[in-house]
Order: sequence, then structure tokens, then C-alpha cells
Amino acid sequence: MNLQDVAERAQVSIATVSRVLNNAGPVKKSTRARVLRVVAELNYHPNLHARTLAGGKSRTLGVIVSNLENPFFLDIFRAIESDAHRHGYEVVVANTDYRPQQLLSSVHLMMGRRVAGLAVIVSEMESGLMQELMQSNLRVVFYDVGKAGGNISNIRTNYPRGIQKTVEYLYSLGHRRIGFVGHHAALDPLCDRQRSFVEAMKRYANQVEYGAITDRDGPAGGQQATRQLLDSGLRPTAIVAVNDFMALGVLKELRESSLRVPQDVSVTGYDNIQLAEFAVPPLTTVNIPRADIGHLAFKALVPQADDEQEIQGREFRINPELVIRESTAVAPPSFDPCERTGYST
Amino acid sequence: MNLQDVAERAQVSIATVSRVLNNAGPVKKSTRARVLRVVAELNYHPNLHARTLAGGKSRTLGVIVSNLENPFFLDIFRAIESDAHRHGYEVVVANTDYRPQQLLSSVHLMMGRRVAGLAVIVSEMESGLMQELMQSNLRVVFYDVGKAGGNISNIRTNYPRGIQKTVEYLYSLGHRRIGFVGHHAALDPLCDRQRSFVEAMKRYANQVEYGAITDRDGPAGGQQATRQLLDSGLRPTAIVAVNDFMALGVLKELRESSLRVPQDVSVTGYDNIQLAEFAVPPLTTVNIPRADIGHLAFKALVPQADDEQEIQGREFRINPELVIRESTAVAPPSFDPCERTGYST
DNA sequence: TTGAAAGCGATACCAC
DNA sequence: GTGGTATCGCTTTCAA
Repeated sequence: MNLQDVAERAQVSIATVSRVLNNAGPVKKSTRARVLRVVAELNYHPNLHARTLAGGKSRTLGVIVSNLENPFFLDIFRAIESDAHRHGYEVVVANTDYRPQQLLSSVHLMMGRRVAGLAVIVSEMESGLMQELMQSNLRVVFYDVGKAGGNISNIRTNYPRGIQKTVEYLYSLGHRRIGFVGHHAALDPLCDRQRSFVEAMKRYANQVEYGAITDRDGPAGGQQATRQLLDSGLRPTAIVAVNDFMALGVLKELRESSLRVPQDVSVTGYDNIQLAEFAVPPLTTVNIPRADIGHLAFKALVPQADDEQEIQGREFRINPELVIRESTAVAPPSFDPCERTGYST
Repeated sequence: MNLQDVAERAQVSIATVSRVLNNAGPVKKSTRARVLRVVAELNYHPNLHARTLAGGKSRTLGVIVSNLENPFFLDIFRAIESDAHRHGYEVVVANTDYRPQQLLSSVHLMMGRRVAGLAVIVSEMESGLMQELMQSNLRVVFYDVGKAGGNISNIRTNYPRGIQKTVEYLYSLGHRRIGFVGHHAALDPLCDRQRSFVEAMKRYANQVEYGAITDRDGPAGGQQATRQLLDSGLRPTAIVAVNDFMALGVLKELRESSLRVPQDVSVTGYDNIQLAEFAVPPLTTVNIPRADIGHLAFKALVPQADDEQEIQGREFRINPELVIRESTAVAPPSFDPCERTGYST
């Protein structure tokens, strides 16, 4: 069914039907009513592909994330979507599962859709794609990667700073043997996170750090990595998880190993997703305001009328704040002060 | 940038470029190479809107869910998406947040996109929309609602059966005062779930049931409803949550009220999402195989070559199985056997 | 206030 | 093998 069908039945031209459907141009009230009636009768819905093709403009935003299952990404997506809807935009989301190849094809798919803007909130960004995006004239906003300028905006949260605050806090509680639990070490941005941890540890002389990296984000991955960590021989008094979602698994493995949190081992997460409050015990973590990030992303992609100036190519900074709950406490007295070191993946 | 640009630069007609891009029809190897080189140089990506418009077919599936945040829905979506990608389809997802109005516009949006098929996995289905969908010739698959036939398939999980198994089990453990925690009682399908609980309870004479319904799916909603339940005066020895996601909040509220699970109060969920295993204590729940549901949905929407016959309008049934973990135990001795009854929302 | 017609960027059929 | 062109369903001038 198409405009033609509606037009015939309503005894008008397709141009008129189009005007009615778009509230564009003058239409006599009676004609308008008649057209609308026919549209309803026929249950007609305009072909959006034809519409964007003819119209030129897209009114659709693309959002690409690494792992929709991790509430961190979902929250950002939802904030973008809500702003978008409020402004008459649609958004289509793509999930990459941390696969660079999937990211590439998702980006191309979005380009094919001629989206009005693209938010790339992923951990698997690679420089080649970065280049391609910069050369395109697609409006893009990145998360914690790349630099602003031209068609590119970005949002930075300073992960190292958050980790540093965490390590500092644990140190102040007397923790010396601290383990790190992460995932996908092969991806640059995630490797950087791991490195942030190592750097933070270095600031405190004679520290031992140990990391276990798994290939899955999420509770199951966190649990597996923790098992590794415990088996490694290091007996950490604290474990820093790369994010809250993984920390959930850390807690579980400790519990199953009869280690009490926080009496025996302290645990920290990152992001402050809602589940962090529902964990047992509630997680000490670093707050990253996902909703704000979503709103900023939207602003970066859709120039607002009331914006003082051109916002294209802007850089936004977000400050990570430590949120202390019940998964951290003073380090237990050290029964076995033998120091070991090592970093396995 | 369009086919024309590529064609000119490669010194061929747009028809040839199209052939190359679609691997359709014969093209001389050298021409093909030249075209591909130009495509790469220009970083050209075909306009998908034009493509679907011209081609007629869509190669995109629509998925509409009530709450992406609830892993139940996300898991189904991911299964559909994975099958889709394997078969060269794309999928676009829409979230309704349990709002019938949002469902309606999402459906219309999908129609506008001329999707090849639509999976409607929601709790807010209303009969009017149902009718509209049946009259359209869009291939649709529903979850736990409507009946198969024509362009409509559906997948049924027999929620009442699962709840009955749960209540039966709790009863066998000696529980008599059982509370129910749900959300969005105004929506028919969710109201049915609540009713399933009441029915199950009725099978056991002299039973008291009490329900607290909130307006949010999820842990926060679960917690709030549980507080209501505890304040109500009924002192339940068991709480049945409408799903695992809410049960997470139930557990938290009980913990904060110094009620031990399962010693003081037993708790059950529904769905068997992964988080159920990570809850403290791990949740007794009813397994609903989300991945299978996703695969079935895909099968219902995309007729497979190797399918013995027409699968359109088929009905799939799924059997809910009780999964016993550690959140349920024998009912504690009854200190206060005063019976109360009531059902608040 | 309305209609006719020129695109939008592809696909696909038909010639050559 | 390759090119020309009708067509998909809509938006958008331009005339009437």
C-alpha cells in the first residue's frame, strides 16, 4: 500500500496526501479530514525508506555499544533514546560483544542507513576505524577514546583517575596485596584500564599486584577470573574489578570460597550501576553518571536550537567519584606476609 | 555519495557497480576489481533506504520488548539477533517500558520500516492492536498472548503452570502465608500472572495470599513492593516474585529487615535469568529458556529452506520447569498464626 | 488550495 | 559482460 492508494480513495493527488501526513503546506480542512479518514480506514503507514530517500534527512541516530547486557551500556543507550524521542528522533542500537569486526560492520551498517549521528560507546575502537570515521562527514561522538574536532565529539571519564581513587582508598585501609579482575585484555582501551591499575599500584612502593583477565564481561567472567586469582597463590586482601558487572561475579566466587566480604577480602567495582546497590554486600564503586553521558551524547549529535554556538567537535569531561558502600573494609591482619608477584592472563 | 559517483570514477555504468556490490550477474574480473578499488577509495556505502525501496524486500526484523533492562527480554532479543545475523538479516529493537501507547507507536514505526517480520515480546498487548496486526499481512510472532493463524505465530510458556509448580513446592515445604510481588497490575497479561498466583493458592484450602504490586519492573520495584508487603501486617513465610529481576529487590528488602532467606522467609523468582545464580542466596526459580524462545521467534518469522512445510501461523509451547536453589527452605515454625487476608495494590 | 512532475539512490530487466 | 532505463514510494518545487 502506498500514497497512490490513499490518494485515489480520497480523491486527491498524492501531493495532497503527503501534505496532510506531514502537516506541511496548506490543505483545506475538509480535504484534510477526508484524507485522514482514508488513511485510518486503510491502516496506511508511510514507507520510511521512501520518506528518508526523498527527504534527504534522516531523523535517526545510531548507537553502538560493546555489551548491552552490561547495564552500564544500556543506561547510556536509554538516556540517548529518551532524549531522541523527545525531539522526534528514532534511534537504532547495535551491539558488538567487544568484537572489532562486528564494530566495523555495525558502523558501516549505520552509514548505509544514513543516520543523522552516531554514538560509538565501545571498548574495541581501533585507529583505522577512527580514521575512517574522521574522514567521513558523519557526526560522531565517542566515549573515552579519540579526540574532538571536526565532525567528532567525545566524552571522557578519566578512568585512571577513578581507579587511582579506588586504589588510594584501599591502600588507606591497609590493603597491600590487591588483585585486578578485567576482561578482553587484547582490546586497547581495556588494556589501558588494566594499565591504569598497575600505574596506580606503582605509586605505592613495594606493592604487589596481580591481575586475572577473562574473555567475558559480566558476572560469570568475574567469577572465573576470581577463581584464577585465588588459585594463583597471591592471597589478595582486596580485589578491584574493572566494572560493577564483573564485580558481581567476584563476590560470588569469594562467597563460594568461604571468604567473607569485606572482613577477609574487600571488593570494588566501577560504574555504579544500579545492581551495585543490590549486591551482597552493596558494592563500593566509582560513580559514572550514565544518564549524563547519554544526554551529552545526544547533545553532541543533535545541535539544539538553544545552543549558544556550534557544538560540533566538542569534548566533554566527566569526573569519576568514589562511592563507598559495604564491600570494603580495613585489611585483615596479614597471616602470610610472603610476597609473590606475577601477572597472568 | 552514490552509485553514480562510483560509476563515473570507475568508468562503468551504475548497473555494473550494482552488480559488483551485490555479486549479481556476470562482471569481468578486471572491471570488478576496478570497481571495488574505487568503492574502497571513496569509502562508499550504499544507501540502504534506496536499496530496500528498489529491491522491495527488507531483510530486517523488528523486535519489540517491554523492558530491555530485564535480562529476560534482552536474552530473547540476543538470540533472535544472533540467528538473524547468521542468516544475513538485521534486527532493530524497540523498548516500550510497559507503555501500551509506546507499543502502538513502535509497531507503527516497524510497519513504516517494512520489516520482514516482527516479534512482539511484551506484557502490554491490547486487543485492538492485536486485531490490527492480524489484519495486516505482516508476519508477527507473539509471546504468551493471542492465537496462531494466518500471519500470526505465537510462543506460549504457560505461566500459570510454572507458578503452580512454585506454589505447590512452597506448600510442600510447609508455607501457608505466601505473598506475591508483581508490577503493572493494570496490564492484562501481568494481571493474569497475578491471577495465576491467586488460583494456585486457591487450590490449597484455607490459604492466605497477599500481593503487592508496584509500577516498576526490576530490583527497585521488587524492594518497594516487599516493603509494602512487610508493612501490611501479613507475615509471609514465603514470597513469590513475578520474575527474577524483581526478586533481586525482594531479597534486598528482606535482608535490610533482618529477615534471613531462606530460614525466615523463602523467596522464589521466575525466568531463571543468569543473575538468579548470582543472587544471595541463589534463587529458586522457574526456568524459561530465553534462547529457545528467541530461536523459535526467528523461525516463525523467517521461513527456512529446510523446513518441512509452511510454518506460518504456528504455535510453539514451552514447558516451565522449577529450578530449586537456596532461597527456599522449610517454613519456620509459626509464632504468630493469626490469619489475615487482603490484596492491595 | 491543489495537482503534475522532477528527483532521491538503488535494483532488475532488457538490449546490445 | 555491460549499459540504458523503468520502477520503488515519497518529498518538494512550480504552476494552475
